[in-house]
Amino acid sequence: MIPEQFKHIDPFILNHLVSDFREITTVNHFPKHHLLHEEGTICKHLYFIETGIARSFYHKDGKDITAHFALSNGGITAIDSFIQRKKSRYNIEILEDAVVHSMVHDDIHALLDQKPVYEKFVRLFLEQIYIDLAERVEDLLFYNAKERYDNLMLKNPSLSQRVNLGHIASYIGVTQETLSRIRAQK
Amino acid sequence: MIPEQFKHIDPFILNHLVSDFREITTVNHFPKHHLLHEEGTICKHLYFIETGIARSFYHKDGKDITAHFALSNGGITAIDSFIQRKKSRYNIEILEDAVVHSMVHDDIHALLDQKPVYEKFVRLFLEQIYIDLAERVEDLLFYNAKERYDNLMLKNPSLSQRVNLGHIASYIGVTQETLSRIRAQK
DNA sequence: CGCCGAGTTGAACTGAATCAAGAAACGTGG
DNA sequence: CCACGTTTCTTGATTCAGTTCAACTCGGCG
Repeated sequence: MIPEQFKHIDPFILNHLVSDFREITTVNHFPKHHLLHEEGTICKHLYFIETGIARSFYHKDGKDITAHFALSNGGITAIDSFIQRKKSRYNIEILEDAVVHSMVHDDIHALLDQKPVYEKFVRLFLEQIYIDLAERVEDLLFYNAKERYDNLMLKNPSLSQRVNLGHIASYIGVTQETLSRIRAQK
Repeated sequence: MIPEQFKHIDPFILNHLVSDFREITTVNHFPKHHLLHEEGTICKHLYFIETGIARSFYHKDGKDITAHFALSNGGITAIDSFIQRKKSRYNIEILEDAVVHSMVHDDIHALLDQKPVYEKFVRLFLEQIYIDLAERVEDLLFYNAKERYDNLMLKNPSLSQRVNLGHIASYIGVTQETLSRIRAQK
Protein backbone atom coordinates (compact mmCIF):
# COMPACT_ATOMS: atom_id res chain seq x y z
CA MET A 1 0.00 0.00 0.00
CA ILE A 2 1.97 2.97 -1.28
CA PRO A 3 0.27 6.36 -1.04
CA GLU A 4 0.43 8.12 -4.38
CA GLN A 5 2.32 11.16 -3.18
CA PHE A 6 5.43 8.98 -2.96
CA LYS A 7 5.47 7.98 -6.59
CA HIS A 8 8.25 10.44 -7.40
CA ILE A 9 10.73 8.80 -5.08
CA ASP A 10 13.63 6.87 -6.60
CA PRO A 11 12.25 3.33 -7.14
CA PHE A 12 15.36 1.72 -5.71
CA ILE A 13 15.12 3.66 -2.47
CA LEU A 14 11.37 3.12 -2.48
CA ASN A 15 11.76 -0.66 -2.51
CA HIS A 16 13.96 -0.57 0.55
CA LEU A 17 11.71 1.98 2.14
CA VAL A 18 8.63 -0.15 1.65
CA SER A 19 10.21 -3.24 3.16
CA ASP A 20 11.75 -1.26 6.03
CA PHE A 21 8.45 0.38 6.84
CA ARG A 22 6.62 -2.89 6.45
CA GLU A 23 8.78 -4.30 9.19
CA ILE A 24 7.54 -1.72 11.66
CA THR A 25 3.93 -2.00 10.51
CA THR A 26 1.26 -4.19 12.05
CA VAL A 27 -2.10 -4.94 10.52
CA ASN A 28 -5.32 -5.30 12.49
CA HIS A 29 -9.00 -5.57 11.96
CA PHE A 30 -11.23 -3.29 14.03
CA PRO A 31 -15.02 -3.23 14.26
CA LYS A 32 -17.30 -0.23 13.92
CA HIS A 33 -17.28 2.02 17.02
CA HIS A 34 -13.81 0.92 18.08
CA LEU A 35 -11.72 3.80 19.43
CA LEU A 36 -8.23 3.75 17.94
CA HIS A 37 -7.22 6.67 20.11
CA GLU A 38 -8.72 8.52 23.04
CA GLU A 39 -8.34 12.22 23.83
CA GLY A 40 -6.14 13.20 26.75
CA THR A 41 -3.54 10.57 25.92
CA ILE A 42 -0.46 10.81 23.74
CA CYS A 43 -1.00 9.21 20.38
CA LYS A 44 1.81 6.82 19.58
CA HIS A 45 0.53 5.54 16.25
CA LEU A 46 0.22 6.54 12.67
CA TYR A 47 -2.62 4.64 11.02
CA PHE A 48 -3.37 3.82 7.42
CA ILE A 49 -6.78 2.56 6.46
CA GLU A 50 -6.84 -0.31 3.99
CA THR A 51 -10.60 -0.83 4.00
CA GLY A 52 -13.33 0.78 6.06
CA ILE A 53 -13.54 4.31 7.43
CA ALA A 54 -12.10 6.13 10.40
CA ARG A 55 -12.53 9.69 11.61
CA SER A 56 -10.73 11.90 14.07
CA PHE A 57 -12.87 14.19 16.18
CA TYR A 58 -12.73 16.39 19.21
CA HIS A 59 -15.04 18.14 21.59
CA LYS A 60 -15.73 21.83 21.65
CA ASP A 61 -18.34 23.28 24.01
CA GLY A 62 -19.81 19.82 24.39
CA LYS A 63 -20.16 19.38 20.64
CA ASP A 64 -18.54 16.52 18.78
CA ILE A 65 -16.53 17.87 15.86
CA THR A 66 -15.07 15.78 13.06
CA ALA A 67 -11.60 16.95 12.04
CA HIS A 68 -10.75 14.38 9.40
CA PHE A 69 -12.09 11.35 7.58
CA ALA A 70 -9.81 8.53 6.44
CA LEU A 71 -11.04 6.13 3.76
CA SER A 72 -9.14 3.49 1.79
CA ASN A 73 -5.44 4.31 1.56
CA GLY A 74 -5.94 7.32 3.78
CA GLY A 75 -3.74 8.06 6.76
CA ILE A 76 -4.91 9.23 10.15
CA THR A 77 -3.48 10.06 13.54
CA ALA A 78 -4.01 12.50 16.38
CA ILE A 79 -1.85 15.00 14.59
CA ASP A 80 -1.32 17.44 17.46
CA SER A 81 -0.09 14.72 19.74
CA PHE A 82 1.86 12.85 17.12
CA ILE A 83 3.87 15.91 16.14
CA GLN A 84 4.22 17.66 19.46
CA ARG A 85 4.31 14.61 21.73
CA LYS A 86 1.73 15.96 24.10
CA LYS A 87 -1.74 14.91 25.20
CA SER A 88 -4.12 14.98 22.31
CA ARG A 89 -7.45 16.75 21.96
CA TYR A 90 -8.53 14.22 19.37
CA ASN A 91 -10.24 10.87 19.38
CA ILE A 92 -10.01 8.44 16.50
CA GLU A 93 -12.97 6.22 15.87
CA ILE A 94 -13.73 3.45 13.40
CA LEU A 95 -16.97 4.27 11.56
CA GLU A 96 -17.09 1.15 9.42
CA ASP A 97 -15.34 -2.18 10.06
CA ALA A 98 -11.76 -1.59 9.01
CA VAL A 99 -8.44 -3.17 8.17
CA VAL A 100 -5.85 -0.84 9.64
CA HIS A 101 -2.09 -0.68 9.23
CA SER A 102 -0.31 1.00 12.10
CA MET A 103 3.18 2.19 12.89
CA VAL A 104 4.51 3.26 16.25
CA HIS A 105 5.88 6.80 16.50
CA ASP A 106 9.19 5.79 18.07
CA ASP A 107 9.77 3.08 15.49
CA ILE A 108 9.24 5.59 12.69
CA HIS A 109 11.66 8.05 14.23
CA ALA A 110 14.25 5.38 14.96
CA LEU A 111 14.05 4.34 11.33
CA LEU A 112 14.37 7.96 10.18
CA ASP A 113 17.41 8.53 12.37
CA GLN A 114 18.95 5.36 11.03
CA LYS A 115 18.17 6.16 7.39
CA PRO A 116 17.77 9.93 6.98
CA VAL A 117 17.16 9.45 3.29
CA TYR A 118 13.64 8.37 4.27
CA GLU A 119 12.94 11.80 5.70
CA LYS A 120 12.01 12.79 2.20
CA PHE A 121 9.14 10.31 2.40
CA VAL A 122 7.86 12.04 5.50
CA ARG A 123 8.32 15.45 3.94
CA LEU A 124 6.23 14.50 0.92
CA PHE A 125 3.58 13.14 3.22
CA LEU A 126 3.51 16.36 5.23
CA GLU A 127 3.48 18.49 2.11
CA GLN A 128 0.46 16.58 0.89
CA ILE A 129 -1.53 16.96 4.09
CA TYR A 130 -0.56 20.62 4.25
CA ILE A 131 -2.00 21.27 0.81
CA ASP A 132 -5.16 19.42 1.81
CA LEU A 133 -5.52 21.53 4.91
CA ALA A 134 -4.92 24.75 2.98
CA GLU A 135 -7.79 23.78 0.71
CA ARG A 136 -9.94 23.35 3.75
CA VAL A 137 -9.13 26.88 4.94
CA GLU A 138 -10.08 28.22 1.55
CA ASP A 139 -13.27 26.19 1.66
CA LEU A 140 -14.25 27.73 4.99
CA LEU A 141 -13.35 31.25 3.90
CA PHE A 142 -15.15 31.31 0.58
CA TYR A 143 -17.84 28.80 0.17
CA ASN A 144 -21.25 28.67 1.74
CA ALA A 145 -22.67 25.57 3.39
CA LYS A 146 -24.07 24.03 0.21
CA GLU A 147 -20.86 24.59 -1.73
CA ARG A 148 -18.77 23.09 1.04
CA TYR A 149 -20.97 20.02 1.06
CA ASP A 150 -20.75 19.70 -2.72
CA ASN A 151 -16.98 20.07 -2.60
CA LEU A 152 -16.70 17.31 -0.05
CA MET A 153 -18.98 15.03 -2.05
CA LEU A 154 -16.87 15.62 -5.15
CA LYS A 155 -13.79 14.46 -3.27
CA ASN A 156 -15.51 11.59 -1.47
CA PRO A 157 -18.74 10.64 -3.18
CA SER A 158 -19.24 7.56 -1.02
CA LEU A 159 -19.11 9.48 2.24
CA SER A 160 -22.75 10.53 2.30
CA GLN A 161 -23.98 6.93 2.20
CA ARG A 162 -21.44 5.66 4.64
CA VAL A 163 -21.24 8.08 7.55
CA ASN A 164 -23.69 9.93 9.75
CA LEU A 165 -25.04 13.26 8.65
CA GLY A 166 -23.91 14.84 11.91
CA HIS A 167 -20.27 13.86 11.35
CA ILE A 168 -20.29 15.37 7.88
CA ALA A 169 -22.05 18.49 9.16
CA SER A 170 -19.45 19.18 11.85
CA TYR A 171 -16.66 18.52 9.37
CA ILE A 172 -17.90 21.21 7.00
CA GLY A 173 -18.77 23.54 9.88
CA VAL A 174 -22.56 23.63 9.84
CA THR A 175 -25.27 22.24 12.07
CA GLN A 176 -26.94 18.97 11.31
CA GLU A 177 -30.24 20.75 10.61
CA THR A 178 -28.66 22.97 8.00
CA LEU A 179 -27.03 20.04 6.25
CA SER A 180 -30.30 18.16 6.26
CA ARG A 181 -32.01 21.10 4.54
CA ILE A 182 -29.19 21.37 2.00
CA ARG A 183 -29.64 17.74 1.10
CA ALA A 184 -33.40 18.09 0.86
CA GLN A 185 -33.24 20.81 -1.78
CA LYS A 186 -31.51 18.62 -4.39
CA MET B 1 18.53 33.70 12.19
CA ILE B 2 17.45 30.28 13.41
CA PRO B 3 13.72 29.72 13.69
CA GLU B 4 12.88 28.35 17.10
CA GLN B 5 11.29 25.12 15.93
CA PHE B 6 14.78 23.86 15.10
CA LYS B 7 16.17 24.14 18.59
CA HIS B 8 15.85 20.40 19.17
CA ILE B 9 18.24 19.52 16.37
CA ASP B 10 21.67 18.17 17.31
CA PRO B 11 23.84 21.31 17.74
CA PHE B 12 26.68 19.82 15.75
CA ILE B 13 24.47 19.12 12.76
CA LEU B 14 22.80 22.48 13.27
CA ASN B 15 26.08 24.35 12.93
CA HIS B 16 26.81 22.73 9.61
CA LEU B 17 23.24 23.17 8.56
CA VAL B 18 23.30 26.88 9.31
CA SER B 19 26.46 27.48 7.34
CA ASP B 20 25.32 25.30 4.45
CA PHE B 21 22.00 27.06 4.24
CA ARG B 22 23.68 30.42 4.62
CA GLU B 23 25.65 29.67 1.48
CA ILE B 24 22.49 29.36 -0.56
CA THR B 25 20.85 32.37 1.07
CA THR B 26 20.89 35.90 -0.25
CA VAL B 27 19.82 38.97 1.67
CA ASN B 28 18.00 41.92 0.15
CA HIS B 29 16.23 45.05 1.16
CA PHE B 30 12.82 45.66 -0.39
CA PRO B 31 10.59 48.74 -0.09
CA LYS B 32 6.93 48.82 0.82
CA HIS B 33 4.64 47.72 -2.05
CA HIS B 34 7.34 45.61 -3.67
CA LEU B 35 5.99 42.33 -5.08
CA LEU B 36 8.22 39.43 -4.09
CA HIS B 37 6.10 37.07 -6.16
CA GLU B 38 3.32 37.42 -8.70
CA GLU B 39 0.40 35.03 -9.24
CA GLY B 40 0.42 32.86 -12.35
CA THR B 41 4.15 32.22 -12.10
CA ILE B 42 6.01 29.43 -10.38
CA CYS B 43 7.53 30.56 -7.11
CA LYS B 44 11.16 29.59 -6.90
CA HIS B 45 11.96 31.15 -3.54
CA LEU B 46 11.50 30.57 0.11
CA TYR B 47 11.69 33.87 1.99
CA PHE B 48 12.46 34.69 5.59
CA ILE B 49 11.68 38.13 6.93
CA GLU B 50 14.34 39.66 9.16
CA THR B 51 12.63 43.03 9.62
CA GLY B 52 9.49 44.46 8.08
CA ILE B 53 6.29 42.70 7.05
CA ALA B 54 5.19 40.68 4.05
CA ARG B 55 1.89 39.06 3.21
CA SER B 56 0.74 36.49 0.70
CA PHE B 57 -2.63 37.05 -0.91
CA TYR B 58 -4.77 35.86 -3.75
CA HIS B 59 -7.86 36.90 -5.63
CA LYS B 60 -11.26 35.32 -5.30
CA ASP B 61 -14.26 36.78 -7.14
CA GLY B 62 -12.34 40.01 -7.58
CA LYS B 63 -11.63 40.27 -3.87
CA ASP B 64 -8.11 40.50 -2.49
CA ILE B 65 -7.64 37.87 0.22
CA THR B 66 -4.71 37.71 2.62
CA ALA B 67 -3.56 34.13 3.21
CA HIS B 68 -0.59 34.74 5.49
CA PHE B 69 1.37 37.46 7.24
CA ALA B 70 5.12 37.15 7.83
CA LEU B 71 6.78 39.34 10.46
CA SER B 72 10.28 39.19 11.96
CA ASN B 73 11.73 35.68 11.72
CA GLY B 74 8.67 34.50 9.82
CA GLY B 75 8.91 32.50 6.62
CA ILE B 76 6.80 33.01 3.54
CA THR B 77 6.44 31.62 0.05
CA ALA B 78 3.74 30.83 -2.49
CA ILE B 79 3.20 27.50 -0.83
CA ASP B 80 1.08 25.86 -3.54
CA SER B 81 3.66 26.59 -6.18
CA PHE B 82 6.67 25.92 -4.01
CA ILE B 83 5.48 22.45 -3.08
CA GLN B 84 3.75 21.39 -6.26
CA ARG B 85 5.94 23.22 -8.76
CA LYS B 86 3.01 24.69 -10.63
CA LYS B 87 1.75 28.19 -11.32
CA SER B 88 0.76 29.91 -8.13
CA ARG B 89 -2.50 31.57 -7.17
CA TYR B 90 -0.66 33.73 -4.66
CA ASN B 91 1.09 37.06 -4.69
CA ILE B 92 3.61 38.07 -2.08
CA GLU B 93 3.83 41.72 -1.22
CA ILE B 94 6.00 43.76 1.11
CA LEU B 95 3.79 45.79 3.47
CA GLU B 96 6.57 47.55 5.34
CA ASP B 97 10.16 48.08 4.19
CA ALA B 98 11.86 44.76 4.77
CA VAL B 99 15.15 42.91 5.02
CA VAL B 100 14.51 39.57 3.39
CA HIS B 101 16.57 36.38 3.28
CA SER B 102 15.80 34.19 0.32
CA MET B 103 16.68 30.71 -0.84
CA VAL B 104 16.07 29.24 -4.26
CA HIS B 105 13.94 26.10 -4.41
CA ASP B 106 16.41 24.11 -6.51
CA ASP B 107 19.31 25.03 -4.26
CA ILE B 108 17.39 23.82 -1.23
CA HIS B 109 16.55 20.53 -2.89
CA ALA B 110 20.07 20.03 -4.18
CA LEU B 111 21.32 20.54 -0.64
CA LEU B 112 18.73 18.11 0.73
CA ASP B 113 19.67 15.46 -1.81
CA GLN B 114 23.31 15.94 -0.96
CA LYS B 115 22.74 15.86 2.81
CA PRO B 116 19.53 13.98 3.57
CA VAL B 117 20.09 14.50 7.27
CA TYR B 118 18.86 18.06 6.70
CA GLU B 119 15.47 16.75 5.66
CA LYS B 120 14.66 16.67 9.33
CA PHE B 121 14.99 20.45 9.35
CA VAL B 122 12.43 20.71 6.60
CA ARG B 123 10.16 18.25 8.32
CA LEU B 124 10.18 20.27 11.53
CA PHE B 125 9.43 23.38 9.52
CA LEU B 126 6.49 21.71 7.80
CA GLU B 127 5.19 20.27 11.05
CA GLN B 128 5.21 23.73 12.54
CA ILE B 129 3.32 25.37 9.69
CA TYR B 130 0.88 22.48 9.67
CA ILE B 131 0.02 23.03 13.32
CA ASP B 132 -0.42 26.74 12.63
CA LEU B 133 -2.77 26.03 9.77
CA ALA B 134 -4.77 23.53 11.83
CA GLU B 135 -5.29 26.28 14.40
CA ARG B 136 -6.57 28.47 11.65
CA VAL B 137 -9.15 25.88 10.63
CA GLU B 138 -10.30 25.63 14.21
CA ASP B 139 -10.48 29.39 14.39
CA LEU B 140 -12.76 29.54 11.38
CA LEU B 141 -14.95 26.68 12.59
CA PHE B 142 -15.54 27.87 16.14
CA TYR B 143 -14.96 31.49 16.75
CA ASN B 144 -17.00 34.46 15.70
CA ALA B 145 -15.53 37.51 14.02
CA LYS B 146 -14.60 39.32 17.24
CA GLU B 147 -12.97 36.23 18.72
CA ARG B 148 -10.98 35.60 15.57
CA TYR B 149 -9.73 39.16 15.62
CA ASP B 150 -8.79 38.90 19.29
CA ASN B 151 -6.98 35.63 18.67
CA LEU B 152 -4.96 37.20 15.90
CA MET B 153 -4.10 40.21 18.03
CA LEU B 154 -2.92 37.94 20.82
CA LYS B 155 -0.53 36.25 18.42
CA ASN B 156 0.56 39.43 16.68
CA PRO B 157 -0.22 42.50 18.76
CA SER B 158 1.66 44.83 16.46
CA LEU B 159 -0.31 43.85 13.39
CA SER B 160 -3.21 46.22 13.93
CA GLN B 161 -0.96 49.28 13.93
CA ARG B 162 1.14 48.11 11.04
CA VAL B 163 -1.13 46.79 8.32
CA ASN B 164 -4.34 47.89 6.65
CA LEU B 165 -7.65 47.00 8.18
CA GLY B 166 -8.77 45.38 4.93
CA HIS B 167 -5.85 42.95 4.90
CA ILE B 168 -6.57 41.82 8.43
CA ALA B 169 -10.28 41.54 7.68
CA SER B 170 -9.77 39.23 4.71
CA TYR B 171 -7.31 37.15 6.71
CA ILE B 172 -9.85 36.44 9.42
CA GLY B 173 -12.64 36.01 6.89
CA VAL B 174 -14.83 39.05 7.45
CA THR B 175 -15.57 42.24 5.54
CA GLN B 176 -13.73 45.43 6.29
CA GLU B 177 -16.94 47.00 7.60
CA THR B 178 -17.48 44.23 10.11
CA LEU B 179 -13.93 44.48 11.39
CA SER B 180 -14.27 48.23 11.72
CA ARG B 181 -17.37 47.77 13.87
CA ILE B 182 -15.62 45.14 15.99
CA ARG B 183 -12.82 47.55 16.67
CA ALA B 184 -15.21 50.36 17.52
CA GLN B 185 -16.96 48.44 20.29
CA LYS B 186 -13.86 48.11 22.45
C1' DC C 1 -6.95 73.27 -2.34
C1' DG C 2 -8.94 69.17 -3.88
C1' DC C 3 -8.20 64.43 -4.52
C1' DC C 4 -7.65 59.71 -2.97
C1' DG C 5 -7.14 55.79 -0.17
C1' DA C 6 -8.46 54.13 4.30
C1' DG C 7 -11.64 53.80 7.80
C1' DT C 8 -16.33 54.56 9.83
C1' DT C 9 -21.26 54.42 10.25
C1' DG C 10 -26.16 53.37 9.03
C1' DA C 11 -30.07 50.57 7.21
C1' DA C 12 -31.81 46.70 5.00
C1' DC C 13 -31.10 42.03 3.97
C1' DT C 14 -29.75 37.08 4.30
C1' DG C 15 -27.61 32.58 5.36
C1' DA C 16 -27.23 29.80 8.95
C1' DA C 17 -27.99 28.91 14.06
C1' DT C 18 -31.10 27.80 17.53
C1' DC C 19 -34.95 25.78 19.65
C1' DA C 20 -38.55 22.60 19.32
C1' DA C 21 -41.17 18.80 17.76
C1' DG C 22 -41.88 14.73 14.97
C1' DA C 23 -40.70 10.94 11.72
C1' DA C 24 -37.73 7.40 10.21
C1' DA C 25 -34.19 3.98 10.78
C1' DC C 26 -31.63 1.05 13.56
C1' DG C 27 -30.34 -2.68 16.78
C1' DT C 28 -31.02 -5.39 20.70
C1' DG C 29 -33.40 -8.52 23.59
C1' DG C 30 -37.19 -11.31 24.13
C1' DC D 1 -38.75 -11.76 13.58
C1' DC D 2 -41.30 -8.55 16.04
C1' DA D 3 -41.54 -4.71 19.59
C1' DC D 4 -39.61 -1.06 21.79
C1' DG D 5 -36.20 2.26 22.87
C1' DT D 6 -32.58 4.94 21.12
C1' DT D 7 -30.22 7.30 17.77
C1' DT D 8 -30.43 9.74 13.45
C1' DC D 9 -32.72 12.68 10.35
C1' DT D 10 -36.23 16.06 8.92
C1' DT D 11 -39.11 20.09 9.14
C1' DG D 12 -40.88 24.57 10.98
C1' DA D 13 -40.55 29.12 13.33
C1' DT D 14 -37.69 32.43 15.11
C1' DT D 15 -33.43 34.91 15.89
C1' DC D 16 -28.94 36.77 14.99
C1' DA D 17 -24.22 37.58 13.20
C1' DG D 18 -22.33 39.27 9.44
C1' DT D 19 -22.95 41.00 4.45
C1' DT D 20 -24.13 44.40 1.23
C1' DC D 21 -24.69 48.84 -0.44
C1' DA D 22 -24.31 53.53 0.26
C1' DA D 23 -22.84 57.71 2.21
C1' DC D 24 -19.77 60.14 4.91
C1' DT D 25 -15.19 61.43 7.63
C1' DC D 26 -10.46 61.94 8.07
C1' DG D 27 -5.55 62.53 7.06
C1' DG D 28 -1.90 62.83 3.80
C1' DC D 29 0.02 64.62 -0.32
C1' DG D 30 0.57 66.31 -5.12
